[in-house]
Amino acid sequence: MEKVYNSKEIEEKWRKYWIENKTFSAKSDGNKRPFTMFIPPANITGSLHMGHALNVTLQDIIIRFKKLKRYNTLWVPGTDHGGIATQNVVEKLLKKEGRTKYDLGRDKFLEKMQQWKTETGSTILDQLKKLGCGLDWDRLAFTMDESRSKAVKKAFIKLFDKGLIYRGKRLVNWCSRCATALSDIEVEYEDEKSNLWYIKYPLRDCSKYIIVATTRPETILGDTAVAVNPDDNRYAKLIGKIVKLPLVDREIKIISDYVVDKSFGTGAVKVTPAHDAVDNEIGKRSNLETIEVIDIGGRMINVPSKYLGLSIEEARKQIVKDLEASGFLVKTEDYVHSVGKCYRCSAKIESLMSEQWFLNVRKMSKKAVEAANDGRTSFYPQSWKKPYVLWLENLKDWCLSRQIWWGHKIPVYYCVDEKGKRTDCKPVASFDRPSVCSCCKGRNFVQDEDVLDTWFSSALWPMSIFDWGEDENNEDLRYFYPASVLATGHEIIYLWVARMVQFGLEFMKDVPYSDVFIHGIVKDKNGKKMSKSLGNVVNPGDIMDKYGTDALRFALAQAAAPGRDMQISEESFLAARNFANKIWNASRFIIINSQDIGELDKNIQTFELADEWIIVEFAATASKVKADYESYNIDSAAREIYDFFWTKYCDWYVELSKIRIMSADLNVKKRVLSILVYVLKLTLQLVSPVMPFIAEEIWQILNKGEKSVGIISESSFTEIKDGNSGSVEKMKVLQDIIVKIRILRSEMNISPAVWIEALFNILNERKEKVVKENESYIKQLAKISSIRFGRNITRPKNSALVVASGFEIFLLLEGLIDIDKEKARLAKEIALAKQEVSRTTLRLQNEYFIKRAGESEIEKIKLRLSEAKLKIEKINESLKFLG
RNA sequence: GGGCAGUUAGCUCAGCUGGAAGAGCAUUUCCCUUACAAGGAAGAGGUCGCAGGUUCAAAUCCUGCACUGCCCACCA
Repeated sequence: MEKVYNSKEIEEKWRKYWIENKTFSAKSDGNKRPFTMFIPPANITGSLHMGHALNVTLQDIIIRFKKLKRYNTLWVPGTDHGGIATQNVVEKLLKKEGRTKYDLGRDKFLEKMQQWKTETGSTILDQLKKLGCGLDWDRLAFTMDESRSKAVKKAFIKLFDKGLIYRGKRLVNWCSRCATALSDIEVEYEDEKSNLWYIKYPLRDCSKYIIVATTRPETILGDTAVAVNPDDNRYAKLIGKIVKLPLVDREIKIISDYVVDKSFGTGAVKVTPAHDAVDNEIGKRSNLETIEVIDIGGRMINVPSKYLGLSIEEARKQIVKDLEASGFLVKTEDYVHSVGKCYRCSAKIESLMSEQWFLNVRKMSKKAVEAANDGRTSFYPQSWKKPYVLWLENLKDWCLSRQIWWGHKIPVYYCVDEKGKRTDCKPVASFDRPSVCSCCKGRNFVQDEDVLDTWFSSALWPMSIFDWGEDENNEDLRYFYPASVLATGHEIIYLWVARMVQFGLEFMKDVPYSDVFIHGIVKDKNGKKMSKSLGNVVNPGDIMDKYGTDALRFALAQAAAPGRDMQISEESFLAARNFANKIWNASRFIIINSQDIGELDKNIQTFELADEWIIVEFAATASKVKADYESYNIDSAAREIYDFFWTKYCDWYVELSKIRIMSADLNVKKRVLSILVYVLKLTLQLVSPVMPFIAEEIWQILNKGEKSVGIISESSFTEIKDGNSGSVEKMKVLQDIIVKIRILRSEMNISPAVWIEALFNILNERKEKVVKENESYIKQLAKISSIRFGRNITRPKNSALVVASGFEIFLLLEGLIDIDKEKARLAKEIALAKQEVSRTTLRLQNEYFIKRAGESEIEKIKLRLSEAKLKIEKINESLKFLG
C-alpha cells in the first residue's frame, strides 16, 4: 500500500466495478421494502456545478445508507430537456454563426437541438458517474424521450378533458427576448432605479385636475380609469367623475378600489388593465375596458401615429417630453422599485394580454395543502412547510404554453377548412392527429404551435420515470411509487416540488414522496452565490481531480446542515482529503501488521479495557450516526464519524494497540488486530455512504475481495455488544493522567525521546485498580519508563508534580528540571484549583441549588470540590518542599 | 409590508431537551517516534450581536431591538 492515498486510480476501479456489477440496479420485489428516490433531472445544457454535486452527494449518501439497511433501493437518473434554457443556449451558438432560429425554420432548428443534445447531453451523466452516484443506469430517463412524452400527452389530455386546461386571453408575463409567455414563478424581481412621474389628469367639466403618480408613463395611452381608495376623503367627491387622458384627450372615469394605498404617491393611480397585474384586477372588478398599447415585440400599438411603433423606452422618453411640454407633468422623483426579469435571460418582463393555455390549479393546490397539513408530505427542515403551504394557497392558474420550439408540442388539434382556416369547432386534445372532427366531420386538423412549460414534464417525473405514460398500472409504478424522499435545494420548491405533489395527487391519488429534504445552496467563501458572471465558480470536477471524490463528498456532506446555505472554500476540501488520508494510513498500519498473523480471531473472549472502550465508543457513535442519516442530518453524521475515527480510534485506540502489536506473544498481537480490524470494518461501513471509494477499497483489501462494502448485511452493523463495565469512565482516568503528564512534559520542554521514571502516590482507592491494571497505557503514551506505586511517598528531589485522577504523581527529572519553572507552574495550577474550590463551594452553599438540582448533579459538584481541595493540599506540600 | 433563517475563537461552523465554552483551517512551541509531516504532542485565542425577562443556574428558554441573508407580496 502506498504511503499516501491515491484517489484517482482507486476511484476509477470502483466506479467501473459498481456500474459493471450493476450494484445499484433494482427490480420490484414484493418481499423487500422499497426505498425510492429520483434525481432532479439535470438540464442537458449543464455541466455539473457545486450545487448539483451537493444535491446528488446527499442523495447518494441516503441511498447507500438505506442499502446498508437492506432496503430494496432504487435511485433513478435522468435529464431534462430544459425548455427555454436549452433553446437559448443553442440560439446563442447560432448567433455566433450569424444566424437565427428563423433562418433555419422550426424543423431544421429542432434537428439542430437534437444533434446538440446527443453531443453534450451526456456530460452531466458522466460527471454523476464520476461522483460515484449509486444510480440505476438501466432506468435512465429523459423528459423528452418516448415514454416521458407519452406521459406528458396523457396528463395534458386528462386535464383538458376534465376542463381544467383552458385557453384564454389573459394578462401574462412576456419575455420579449425569449419571445414567449412565462408563468408567474419564472419571473424574478430586481430592484431598479427609476423615476416616479406625477401627472395631471384634468377633469372634463371644470378646470380642476387629479394628479396620479406612475413609473410607467408610456402606458398612459392604455389607461382606462383613474382609481382612488374608497375611504380617501380627499377624492370622495371625485369618484364617478370623468377625466381627460393627457395627450390623447380620451375620457376615462375616476373609480374607487380598495387596493389603492392612500399614502402612496398622491393616492390616485392610473389604471392600465392591459399592462399591469394589479390594474388588471381592478379592471375586472370595475368592468374596465382593456386597451393594449404594447405588443409582444415591445412596440407601441393602438396609439397615435406619433408614438406608433416606438419601443417602450423611446415611447417613455417621448411621452414624458410631451407631457412636460403641455404642462401635464407636475414633477419627477427618483424612485427605486422592483422590476420583473426573465429567469432565463434576465430581460425585462412585460405584462401584456396574450392568448395562452392555462391550467386551473385550484383543486389540485388545495389537495396539496391538505397533504402537507396532514403529514403525507413532510419537510426537512420543517420550516419550509409554511412558505410552501402559503404559496399553494395563493396559487394562480398556471400559464402552460410557451412560444418556443424546443419542448413538448401541445397535443391540441384545431379543426381547419380546406384553406387551412380554423373552423368554429371545438379544439380537441389527443395523442395523435384526429382523423375526423366529431363536430363538423371535417378531416383537416392543425396542431397547436406552442410547446408546454418545461416544468410540466418535470412535474410528472415521479410517475413518468416508471412509464406511467405507457401503462398506468404497471408493476414498477405500483412497487416504487411513491418515492421515499425528494432531496432538493429550496430554489425549486415552487417550480418543481409543489407541482409534483399536485400532479401526483391528481393522477396517482397519492403524494409522489413522503419526505422533502431541503438542503442549502453552496456559496463561495465570501458568502456569494456561485455564478459564471461573478467568476467565483468552483468546479467539482477540479476538486475531484485535486483532492479526490471522497474528499469532495465529505466536505459537502459535512457542510450540509438541512435548509441552510453553506460557504465552502478550498480549505474544507483539503481538510476532507486529509481525513481520507488518515483513514488510509490507519488502515494501512493495520493491514501491514496483519500480514503475518494468519486468520483473525472471530470469537475473542478476553477484552482489555481499551478494547471494551473502543467498542462502546463505536456503538455510541454508530447509533448517533444512524439516527443522523435517518433524519437527513448528514452534516452531523459526517462530523460524528470524523471525530470518532480520528480522535478516538486513531489517537487513542490505535496508539494503545501498539503495545500489543509489538508483543512477542503472537496470540496477543492477533487478538488486538482482530479488534482493530473489527472496528475498522464497522467504521468503514458507517462512512461508506459518504466516502464510498476509500471505504470500498479498504473493505475489499480487508475482506480479500469479498463483496462490496455497500451490500453486506445489516446485522454486522449492529453486532457490537455494549461492553458496559464503565469502560468509558475508566478510560477517562487513564486519559486524564496521560494528558496531564504530556502537558507537563511539553511545558518543561522534555524531549519525547526521554523516558521518565514515575512515582504514583495513591490518594483514591477507587481508581487504584484501573491504573495498576493498565499502567502500560500510561507508560506507552506518556513515555514513562517505570511506575512505582505507594501510599506515603514523599516527594523526591528533582521531581515534578502532577495531581490527576486520584494520584499524586512525581516525575523524576534529574537534570531536566528547572526549579523556578516548576514553582511557577505549580503556582498556576494552584490558582486554577482555588478558583474551582470557590466556584463549587459557592454552588453548594446555595440553598436553592441544593433544593432544586438533581442528586447526581450535586454529587458531581462535590466530587469536583474535593478533588480541587486535594490538589491544593498536595501542591502546597510540594511548594513547601521546593522551598 | 409579511415570512423564514443567521449573528459563538482571525476564518468556516458545531454546541441550543438549561448545569465548568468546542472542532476544522489559520497561528505559536516541541517532535521526520517504523500508519500517516496530508502527521503527532502541547499552547495561545471567545464578557457566545445588543437590551430586558424567567431560573439557584442561560450561548442554550421567553420578549424586544439591531444587523446580515433568503423567500413571498397588488412597491401605482
